Amino acid sequence: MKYLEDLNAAQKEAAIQISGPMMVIAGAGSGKTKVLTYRISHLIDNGIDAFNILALTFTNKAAQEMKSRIAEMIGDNEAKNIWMGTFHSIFARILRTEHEKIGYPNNFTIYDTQDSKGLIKAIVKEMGLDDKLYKPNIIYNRISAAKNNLISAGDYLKNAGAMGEDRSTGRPRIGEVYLEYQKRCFKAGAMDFDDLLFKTNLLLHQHPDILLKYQNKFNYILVDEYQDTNYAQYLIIKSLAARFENICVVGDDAQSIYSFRGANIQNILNFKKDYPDYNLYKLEQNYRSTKNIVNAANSIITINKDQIKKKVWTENNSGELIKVIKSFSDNEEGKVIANDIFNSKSHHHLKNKDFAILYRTNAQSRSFEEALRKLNLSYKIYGGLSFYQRKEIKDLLAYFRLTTNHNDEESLKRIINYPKRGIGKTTLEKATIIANQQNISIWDVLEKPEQFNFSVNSGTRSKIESFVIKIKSFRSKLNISSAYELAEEIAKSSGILHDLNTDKSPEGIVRYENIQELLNAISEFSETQSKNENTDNSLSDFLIDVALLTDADNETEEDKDKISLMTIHAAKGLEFSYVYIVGVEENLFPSQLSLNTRSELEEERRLFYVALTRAKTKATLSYAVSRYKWGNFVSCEPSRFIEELDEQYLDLSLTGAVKKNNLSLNNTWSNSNQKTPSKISAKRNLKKISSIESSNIKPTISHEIKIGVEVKHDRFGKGKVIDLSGESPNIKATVFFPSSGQKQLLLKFAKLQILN
DNA sequence: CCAGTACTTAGGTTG
DNA sequence: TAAGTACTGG
Repeated sequence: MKYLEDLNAAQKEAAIQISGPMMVIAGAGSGKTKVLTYRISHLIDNGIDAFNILALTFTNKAAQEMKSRIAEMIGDNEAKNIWMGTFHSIFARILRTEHEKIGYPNNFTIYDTQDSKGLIKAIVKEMGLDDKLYKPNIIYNRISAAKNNLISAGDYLKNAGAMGEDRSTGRPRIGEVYLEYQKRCFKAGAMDFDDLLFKTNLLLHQHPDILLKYQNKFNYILVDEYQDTNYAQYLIIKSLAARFENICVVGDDAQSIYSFRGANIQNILNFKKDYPDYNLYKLEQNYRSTKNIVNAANSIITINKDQIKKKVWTENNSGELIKVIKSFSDNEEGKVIANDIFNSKSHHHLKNKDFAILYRTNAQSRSFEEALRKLNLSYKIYGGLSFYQRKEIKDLLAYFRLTTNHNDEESLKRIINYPKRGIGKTTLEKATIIANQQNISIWDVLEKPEQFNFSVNSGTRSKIESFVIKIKSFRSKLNISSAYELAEEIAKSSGILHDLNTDKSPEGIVRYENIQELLNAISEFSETQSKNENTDNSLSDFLIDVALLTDADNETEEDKDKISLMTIHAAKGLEFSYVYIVGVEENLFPSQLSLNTRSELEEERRLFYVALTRAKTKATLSYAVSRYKWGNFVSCEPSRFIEELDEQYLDLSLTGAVKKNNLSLNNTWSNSNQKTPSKISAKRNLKKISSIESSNIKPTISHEIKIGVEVKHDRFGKGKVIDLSGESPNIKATVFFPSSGQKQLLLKFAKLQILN
């Protein structure tokens, strides 16, 4: 094949092996994606049906890029038949097809982290556990780790190790929470991210016929970023590949940075045990970076003990030394880096997109944003709070989700009283208790209150009824209307659009625009789907993968020439001409949390290696000697990683230090005209003196208030009573105030004055 | 039920 | 510091 001539000898060897197990250890920038794409094209050129190829990537974006490159080589029609995507999205697809086998509905909901933690929080409360000890975060991580190691809730309770750990941290009942959590997810027709892997394993192991079906389908399996797979993923791949053993894994142990998510570097080392007759290919020539960058990166990664031996080298120029910049504070760091970008840009006639600022934690982005904005440099922040996690988006999506899956508990809780419709906490709590007792969903209770002895006063009851009817009416249109038509109707008819439209603050306007943006995205989805005859176009089809999307998948044309700001984790697999690694300080990078064990510290070092090797032309390291942390100004020391780099590749002139080992001792910041940071303004403790103004308005006797009566409220002004519900003394009035809209008020509190 | 206020606590990376 | 939650008065 002609295109194979683009490859070097090692790349070519790997690309042309058609059958049998193989592993490619690919150093940073050595063209591993190229090998994967060429290999897939080569397979298809050699008569292998695209339908029989499964390619698993780490991000959706990587899958899309690879697909389009393959399409360029062998044509779109073939390329689109390959099953290519992230573990999560591919397995979600399989689980939706085989849903019956595991007792789930095919339109099951995927709970994101927020949903999961919300459910855990509710369970902890219901079980009467101390929420200071049983924090959702901690429990979520425990459950996640268990699932990634294929430990079910039942197994967990029997697992001496896990239970012992929980007992020693004072949380002996995590296992019970896990069990209840699984029950509730199942009842809600929901899976969390880890379930997508866990349940796939279950499916394949309990149903040999299904396993055989997918083994036969996926004759050829390719896995990218193999160093970041966890045990659950490993086992799925192994099972699927067991029949033909046409498996190709690609990875770099030096870039393994996801052990917190259960990634297991051992998977690479174990490959040869599982497939003794495998072929190993090493890609060691780097095409991306300058010699200085490659050599500096090599000099630091060799400090790690755990690694597969390889020597990454390059024929590229030496390039510039790695510049180290010292700043006085985090704010100054922002300014200095922004200025440096500004100067480099005009000097070398570069574009914004040639630059990236990489940091360890999302919280560091602020000072760079401010500084870049001042210089009018446009940037894009990746990660952080993604579009799909914003409150207003999650609210609307919750309506969509509840429409397709009435049992989705987290969605129900989110929207049952948003926009305000007078169904409060007490009502929901009652319904939850009944649902738990009778092992049904909250929706069931709301839908058939009399059947389940759910007694509420008539007012609340009619509100619940109209809510149920509304959701059902959405449901009835699910298969008639297009995704966009229904989405728009829901946005309007739920009252969300109206609610956001009344908020004219800047944030409120942004929220309104975000909703519009989501509707646009759905409209686009509707259009592309309807062009395609055999794909579906309903709202539930849109929802399928929404939970699995990230911001990187949302890139628009106008984002293409912006400076990238992101965490190093998010930068994995990317490259930029000019890379700034910022906040290179002890306790920040490496993170303080990683300093306890060698393996964690080594992972931080690999992270540093990943950061450095993103740079093509020039890398710059930056640290500040002081920065704000939780409102306190604390002093910082330069990271050990700077010390560990071979000095010959560094330019230390901007640190005021001649030698790197006195970086921190030198306390003059010559080119800094920064003032001492302003002291934290003393908190004003002016306590409001409560109003002693006596009211000369008599509290109204509640029976005088009737529907239709005009009333006056201290804060909301004039209004008209449009509904009354509840029994004395808890009578609740629905009042419409022209100035501030419809409100529900408890008569015993709201001192309504009757007018006329 | 609503809205404003006091208080607490966050440690980090993600599909 | 900042965000998110619990509390409280109307």
